[in-house]
Amino acid sequence: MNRIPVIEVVNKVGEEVLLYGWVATVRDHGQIAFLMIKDRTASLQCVVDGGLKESVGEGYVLEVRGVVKQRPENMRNNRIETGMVELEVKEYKVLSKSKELPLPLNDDGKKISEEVRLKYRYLDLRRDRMQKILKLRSDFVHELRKGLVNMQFTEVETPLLSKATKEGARDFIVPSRYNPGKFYALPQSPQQYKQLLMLAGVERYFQFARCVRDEDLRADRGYEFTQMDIEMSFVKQEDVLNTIGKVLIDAVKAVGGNLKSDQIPVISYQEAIEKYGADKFDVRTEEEKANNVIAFTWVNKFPFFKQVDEKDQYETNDSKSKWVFTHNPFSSPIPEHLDMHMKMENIGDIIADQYDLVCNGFEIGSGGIRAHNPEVLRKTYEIMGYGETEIEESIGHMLDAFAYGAPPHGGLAFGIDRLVMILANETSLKEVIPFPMTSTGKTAVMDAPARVPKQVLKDLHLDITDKGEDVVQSIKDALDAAGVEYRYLEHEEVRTSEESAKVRGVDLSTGAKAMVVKSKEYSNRFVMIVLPADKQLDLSKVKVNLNEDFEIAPAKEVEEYTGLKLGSIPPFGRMLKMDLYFDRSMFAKEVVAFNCGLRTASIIMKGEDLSKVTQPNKKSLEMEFAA
RNA sequence: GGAGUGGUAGCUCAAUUGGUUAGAGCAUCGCACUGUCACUGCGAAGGUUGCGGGUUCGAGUCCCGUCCACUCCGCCA
Repeated sequence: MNRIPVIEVVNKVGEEVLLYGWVATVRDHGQIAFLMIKDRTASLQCVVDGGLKESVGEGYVLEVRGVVKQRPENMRNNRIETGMVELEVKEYKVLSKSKELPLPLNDDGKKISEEVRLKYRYLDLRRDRMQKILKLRSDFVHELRKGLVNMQFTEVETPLLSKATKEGARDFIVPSRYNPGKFYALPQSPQQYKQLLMLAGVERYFQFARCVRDEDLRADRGYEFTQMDIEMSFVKQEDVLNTIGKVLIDAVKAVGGNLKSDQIPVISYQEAIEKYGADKFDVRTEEEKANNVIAFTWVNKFPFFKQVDEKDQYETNDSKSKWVFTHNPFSSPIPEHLDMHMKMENIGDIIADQYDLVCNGFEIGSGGIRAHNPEVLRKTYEIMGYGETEIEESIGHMLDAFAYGAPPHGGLAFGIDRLVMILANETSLKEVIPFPMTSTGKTAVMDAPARVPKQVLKDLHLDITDKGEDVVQSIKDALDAAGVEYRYLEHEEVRTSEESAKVRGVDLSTGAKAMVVKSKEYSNRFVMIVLPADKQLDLSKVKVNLNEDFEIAPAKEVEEYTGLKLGSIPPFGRMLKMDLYFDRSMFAKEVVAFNCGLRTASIIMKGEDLSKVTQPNKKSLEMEFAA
């Protein structure tokens, strides 16, 4: 017998069926039990007569075989799609058990803290609301793709590894293994590639492009985002707005969006500022807002340049003159202002052939007719005060390309995430992104960003200048290389052995206290002596063992010499360019624990492995230093 | 880089002016129950009140520091 999706049981009354799914609720009455089983399509009540033979809990995965029965009139459940039927279970099998779920999945989840939801995102996505959003997003993207393909657009992929740009947002950069000291950048947008595709004769291009910007996050803005990227040849502004407007409207309709209008009105930037005081705005009535009506507006006639605010460091970086572009340096001025542009006259009055798409108060898209004449593009950079060399460096490849028959072209890009957020009537972008990040850029479920082995850095010709971070990774590498078992632990900042023992949850006596002593004779001779954290160092024993006079090194000198903060120093003296001695009791300890370069990181390992990985002076095995 | 808000049981929350042994619902575990559907009833277990310090006879509560999260400003061509 083949498995059927749960929703199909409504057409199978009287038949025996095989179902797979997760247990949503269990109502166990002893001699009879009701299991709500749920798959991607629906939930269904399964009746187990005679009681549960194998125990079943919420979140368990079951295989269920049984006969679909019509429910008696008075026992129907109108709250679920399959409420008129139920399954009389012949046999069930637990395929997977589940621990107690760390968050409830039987509601919309909006009351649960985002921290918990993100940690268990794979469970959070199981809830009906999130499943619907995933489906909505998929359907919407499918409709857009269908619309564009019908209009004879070609989908083209552009590189993920590309060149960093000086203007605009901060790039995420990727080091090159083959080219020491050089970096790729992840795309902030495929802008330049799509223009090159117009040179290539594609004429109508689109792509659902993943883009990345290293700027601080907001509820409606993440590091990564997906934009629908479009470019067309032989078009004027109205051609782009009409073509893309229709595709967009059709797609929104197809997924059940409630549109204010089938036509997208166009207003100028000037009007928008006068009417709404901003270039993004919400044109809906209060009632329309309550009903989640979707209202698009095109905004055009933006000024091409604005005066650089001298106090704004970012703007002064982007421009060498007193002018900086407002939207996109690749735009063309509107035809009537081309003359002004080329003569560099009345720069503040030049209008760009540029347009934004606004929806329910969000700017969701932006585009323009481009400067396909290389002299026009060059002039844009001259207006911003770029010299010949700088122009060559920034856009030389574009100017070269445009010298070979560049068709007039233009396009736009709009943010799929934000649009889906609006369609789904959500207020946070995180709701429509399957695995979003926290506002400090930590990934859901997986613990990224993370350190990498030193060898990886070496291959990439990179050094970590933060000494503590560097030492942590060096120690982990050394332990891995030696095949030693250890536990790595990140915790709050600690300064003393007592605090360390507490956060590690181990006894103080397991702590390895790495003391740095300084020769009384040679002011730059430091030696590391490691002893149990609950013991005191006896300097007279140091003198006897090492046959030399030492004092406790001043904190400042230790921090200067090691580059590490007091309290973070690991018992790896050799790594820190010091002779290394252990109190012999350390090697006998079952477990030892120590901070490994940072006040926030510890390693717990076996005492017997210590000498193998730290390589102390051989005589350490017989020495005692504790008072 | 700056500002604000928050952090108490697995989850959501409560705890009066600083005052007894930090409570409740859901979830979990045990017992009972053949028609429930967010089953019900009885019982049990579950806490470093994010972490560190301070004030106090006494701190979940007040103060300082710190970590984490969220929101906003800066930034996002």
